[in-house]
Amino acid sequence: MENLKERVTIYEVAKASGVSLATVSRVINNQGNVTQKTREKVQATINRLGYKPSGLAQALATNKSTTIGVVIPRANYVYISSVLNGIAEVAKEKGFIISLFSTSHSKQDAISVVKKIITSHVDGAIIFDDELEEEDIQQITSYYVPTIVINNKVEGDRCGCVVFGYEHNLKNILSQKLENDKEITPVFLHVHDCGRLLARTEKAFVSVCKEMNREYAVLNVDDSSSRTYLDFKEYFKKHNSGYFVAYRDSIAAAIVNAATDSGLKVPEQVEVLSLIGTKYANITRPTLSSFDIDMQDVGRRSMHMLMDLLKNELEKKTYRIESVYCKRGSTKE
Amino acid sequence: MENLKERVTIYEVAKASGVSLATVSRVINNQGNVTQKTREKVQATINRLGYKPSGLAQALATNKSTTIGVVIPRANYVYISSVLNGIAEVAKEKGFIISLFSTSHSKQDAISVVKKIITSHVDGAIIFDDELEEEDIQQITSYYVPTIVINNKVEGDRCGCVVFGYEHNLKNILSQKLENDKEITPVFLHVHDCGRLLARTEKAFVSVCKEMNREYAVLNVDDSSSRTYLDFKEYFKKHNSGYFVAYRDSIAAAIVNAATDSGLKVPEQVEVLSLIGTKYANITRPTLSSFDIDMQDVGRRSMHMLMDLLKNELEKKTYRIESVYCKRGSTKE
DNA sequence: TTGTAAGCGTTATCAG
DNA sequence: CTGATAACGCTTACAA
Repeated sequence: MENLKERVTIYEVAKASGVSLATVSRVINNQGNVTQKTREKVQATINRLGYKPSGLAQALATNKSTTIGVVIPRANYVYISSVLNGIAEVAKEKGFIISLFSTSHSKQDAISVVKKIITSHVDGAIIFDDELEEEDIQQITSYYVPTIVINNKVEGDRCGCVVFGYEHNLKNILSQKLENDKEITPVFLHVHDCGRLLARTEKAFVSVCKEMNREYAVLNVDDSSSRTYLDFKEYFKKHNSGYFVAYRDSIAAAIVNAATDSGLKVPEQVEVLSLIGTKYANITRPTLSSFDIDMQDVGRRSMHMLMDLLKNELEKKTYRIESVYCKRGSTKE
Repeated sequence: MENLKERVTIYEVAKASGVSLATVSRVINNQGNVTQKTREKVQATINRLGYKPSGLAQALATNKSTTIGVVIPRANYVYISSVLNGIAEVAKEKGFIISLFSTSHSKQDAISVVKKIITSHVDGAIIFDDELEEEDIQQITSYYVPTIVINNKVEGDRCGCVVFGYEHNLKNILSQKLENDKEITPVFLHVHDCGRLLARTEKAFVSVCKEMNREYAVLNVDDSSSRTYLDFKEYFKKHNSGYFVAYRDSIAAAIVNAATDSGLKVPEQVEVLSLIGTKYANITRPTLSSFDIDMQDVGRRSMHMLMDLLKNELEKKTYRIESVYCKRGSTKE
């Protein structure tokens, strides 16, 4: 292969091998209606010239980009990258390229992402981002971009979703706990602006406490686990027990560590329950009791659903994934 | 905005507002030479029709896609997603879209990724993947795709790189350790097929031991930390001490936990040193001594370098980032 | 200031 | 089996 001056086009390949554009096109697309002989001849010049077709031009001509748009929140959480990983795995398998968009915490930004998704001409989209509301999704699908939404119940014509089941499990575990232990005042750790899942589980938490006529507390914590660790070191100077429900496991880990480092026993004095469990849950000591969902699998599943949607073969538009409660070392039961 | 039947094109906007394509084009590109009045008129129909320009067609016409290709390994490590995060942050800031490609551990696959990068017509690429050799990079740059390579020293015409400094630090710490402690036999934890960085640091490890005429061992471990944990639980049934150097911190964490859970004291009996340190390093107890590099910053920097490269303004083609040794709780000094 | 028309690199529909 | 030629949706000289 030579060192190229400019991008080689199909036209040059055609000229160099003495055939027409159409024939070259047939060769690169592995279509029939080409003699073995011409095919080889053309293939040879393709190799010689180092010709690579322009995906752009192909996409424009066929109206298919074999690209899907993926929207994720900017936050660098492990579970988010696990989802992305699962999507990437299947995308690769199916020959799709991923266009990655990330959103910060602003409506403004979410709108600009919607716009980008539409202009970018993707064949489909997977949206895992709490900033985007149903109307935004509808806008996307109205442009004929089939979309799978993760962690938000949205249904529509060219639209499916994957939703998580945390609330039910949390309610169960929590009410059981409150039943068994009449003394504790459970504490929910609230993180500002942290999306739907947190909001939903917080609501579930509160409703259980209210139904059972129990006192509870909601404590604001920082989204960074190192900050939360420091805050709880302070906290444990004044308190020597507690039952905490945290949103994700690295926050839970911070509390467990703060407790342990303050000389408190986990779970004897301090209990911590985490909602989203990842690798961290098994790495801390004690290990973290959590509600687990295989996030990589969520990504894989979403992509599979999108593939079906593209073929108009998606029957089950909503796929619900229940979390599994994993009792580990940070809670008594 | 109406619900659309088909994609609205610039042509329809032109017709609907009684102007020519060119004028609409000028409006959407915010160019001059358009009366305020026509501009408003056109903008109004754009809004009414819900017109969004096709990025594809724009890219084809201008030969600029405002998209950059990012290649990362398939593995779901925290430090990889941190790099990606950093890239995404700057990409967003600069208005670039990311096309994400991931490679598995095979040369075959790496080649197909190179091909995809070229056909996908990206404006530039960032490659953080050990499967791609210098020749592959050269192929990419020969197609006029400016490229930044992370963790591999590559220089060339349209090419820059970000390299990590781990070896020097490791050599220092290790030789100091061997100096102070004449008894220990350091063990390097080798993971099969784990890329350049591991290979380089392993080499550094071995060379220090050889230079100092000391015994050493290289132990194969599995890439999964849960598997490694189990293996080391077995290991510590027969051994009650050791000085281990692990590639990344979740492997190191597995060993620390296996030791602790086997009743051994860390760092008194078992010492563990991790090369790549991430959040895990602070979350385990004891914390993990490691060599840290802010991987998100690596991503940001790479993207900035790429931006400069696109403008042909990249002066320093190689940017070296030194790791910082962070002595934490898993080693004595 | 606005419009016309020729690209950009493909695919696809025809005839031949 | 092969070759013209018209799309695809946009940008951009060049004219008007």
